[in-house]
Amino acid sequence: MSLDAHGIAEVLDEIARLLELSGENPFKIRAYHAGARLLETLTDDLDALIASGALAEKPGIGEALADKIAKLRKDGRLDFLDRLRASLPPGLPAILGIPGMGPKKTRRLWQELGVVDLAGLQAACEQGKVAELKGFGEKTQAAILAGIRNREAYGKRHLWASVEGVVTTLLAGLRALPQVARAEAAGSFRRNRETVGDLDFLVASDEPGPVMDWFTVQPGIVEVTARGQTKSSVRVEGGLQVDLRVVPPAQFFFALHHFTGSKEHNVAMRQRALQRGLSMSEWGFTAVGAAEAPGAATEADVFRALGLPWIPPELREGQGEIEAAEGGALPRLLEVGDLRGAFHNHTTASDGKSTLEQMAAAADALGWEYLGISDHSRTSAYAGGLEVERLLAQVSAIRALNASGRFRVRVLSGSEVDILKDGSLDYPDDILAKLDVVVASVHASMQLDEEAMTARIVRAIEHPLVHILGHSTGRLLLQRESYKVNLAKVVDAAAANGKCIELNSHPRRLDMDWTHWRRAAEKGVLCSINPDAHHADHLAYVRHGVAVARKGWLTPDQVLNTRPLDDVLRWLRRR
DNA sequence: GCCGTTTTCGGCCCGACTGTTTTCAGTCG
Repeated sequence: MSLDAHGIAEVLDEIARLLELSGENPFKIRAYHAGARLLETLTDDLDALIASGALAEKPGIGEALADKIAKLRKDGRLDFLDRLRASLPPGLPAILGIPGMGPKKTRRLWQELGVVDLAGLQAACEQGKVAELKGFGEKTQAAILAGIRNREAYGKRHLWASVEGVVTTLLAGLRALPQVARAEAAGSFRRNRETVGDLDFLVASDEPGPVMDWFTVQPGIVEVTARGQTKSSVRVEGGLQVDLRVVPPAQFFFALHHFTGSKEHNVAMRQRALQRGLSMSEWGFTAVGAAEAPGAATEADVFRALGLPWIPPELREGQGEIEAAEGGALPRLLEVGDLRGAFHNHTTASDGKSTLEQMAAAADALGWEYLGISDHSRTSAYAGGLEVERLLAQVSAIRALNASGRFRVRVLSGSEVDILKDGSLDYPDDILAKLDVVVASVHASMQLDEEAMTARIVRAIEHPLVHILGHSTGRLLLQRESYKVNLAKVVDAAAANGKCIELNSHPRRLDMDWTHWRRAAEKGVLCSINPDAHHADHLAYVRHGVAVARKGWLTPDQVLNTRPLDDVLRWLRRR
C-alpha cells in the first residue's frame, strides 16, 4: 500500500527515533526529522516531484532521502526500515514518549534491566530496580512512573483557541507584578499554530525570584515539574505544560525571538549570524571575530543586526521567510480589520443556533458590508438540511429582509451544498442559479480513496454555479484526519476555473491548512475567510482564519472578503 | 544524511535544568 506525504513524514520520524535508539549520529537523525518536516509542509504534488527528480533539489533532501521517499510513496515500505525495526524491541520507541526519557536512558534500561516496553518499564520502576542503577535514582524512577501514568494527557496537543484563556489570564497576572517589566507568550502560540504542544511565557525582570514564586502557585496547576533560577515548568489541568522563563530586560528580545522559534527559523538565523561574525543565542549576540556584538531594544533590532526587517512571528516556520525578508519581499499580511464580510454561515433553518435576524445583527455589530447565509442542503438531513421549498422560502425571506432596511449589512442568500459521492451537487442547477453564493462541501462518503475523492471535489469545482469550495480536507483538529485528497490537484482545478477556496475559520477545522495557502495564492486562487458560524457569536471565528491566512503568507488582495460589496457581487455574478 | 566563497570531507545552533554526581551526561526546547 502506498503512503501519502503525511504518512511518509511519519515513517521518517519513526526512522529517526529508531536511529536514536541505535545510537546513530545525531546529525543523521536530524536529517530524517528535517525531511519529515519538509514533507508535512509540502504543497507540490509529490508524485510529480518524484517523477521529475526535483525532490532531491529541495533543501534538506539529498539522494538518499529522495530515494527512500520515492520507495515509500510507491510501496509503502522500505527494506532499510524493516531491518531497523527488527533490530530493536518494538515497544522501545514508545518509551521515548515519556518526559525525561531519551535514547541513552532507554538503551541502558533495555540492556541492563531487559526493559523492552512501557509495561516492562513500569514494572521495573515499581520493583525499585530503576533507582538502583548507576546514574538513575529515586526521583528519576518516580518521574518515569508519573510520566507513564499521565502519558495520555502529557502527550496531547491542544487547540490554539482552547489555551487562549490560560494565556490571557497568566499574561495579565504576570504584567501586574511589580517586578515584571514585560511579559509575552512565545512559542507556537505566538506563531499562531493551529494547535500547541505547550505554552512558553517570557518575562523581563531583574528579580526572577518573586515572579517564579507567583507563577508556581497559580490556580489550576497540578504539578510543578521544574523550578529553577530562570526557568520553571508546570502542568495545568488537562496535562498542558506551561514554561516560564525570566530574563534580564536587556536580553528580553533575544529571548523572545529565540523562544518564539520555530526551531528551523532559529537554526537559519544562527547560521546567518555566524556568517556575520556573531554567535547568537537566547541571551544575545557574542562576537566571534573582530565584530562588535549589538544589543536589542526591540525585537526588530535582533533582525536588523542580521540585515533583515522584522519578520512577523506567523511566518517564522523556516519556509523561506528569511530569504523573502532579505529581498524585501515580505508580504503585507491580512488583518481582521481588512474583512468586510463572509459567505459561509448557518441559521436555525438548518443546524445553526441563531436566527437570520440575529446573524444579520451580529454582522452589523462587526461593521460588515455583507453576510452570506449558507445553510446545509437536503442530503445533510442530520444537520436539518433544507429541501428545495425551504431553501426558496429562505431566499424570499432574505430578499425581504434586505428590502426592509432593518440592517445595514447586505445578506446574501446561499447554500453550503453537499458534494455528493460522484461529485454532483445536492440541488439542481436551476435552484443553485437563484442563489447569490454557492459553497460546495463534502460531508459524507469520506472514505473514498484519494483518486476518487480528488476527482469528486474537482468535478464540484468545475461546476459553473459553484463559487467556493468549503473545508477542503474535512479534518477536525485532534479529532479526525482529513479525507484522502490530492490538494495540489484541487488547487490547480480552482486556479484553472477561477474558483475560491475557503479558509474555514472554525478553531477545530482551520481548513485548508496554512501550509497550502502561499502556493495556492501564487497560482491565483482566491481565499475566502469563512467563520462557518452556527451561532451569531461565531462570526468572530474569522480571527482564527485570519491567523491561519497570515501563516499562509496571504495578503488582503488574495482574499475575496476583503473586497467591497459591489466588487464581491460582481465577482459572484460573473459565473 | 546533507551540504559546499571554510567544497567532496568534515563540519553540522546553543544553553538551562535535573539528578546524580563531586564535574557531568542526558534531556529538552
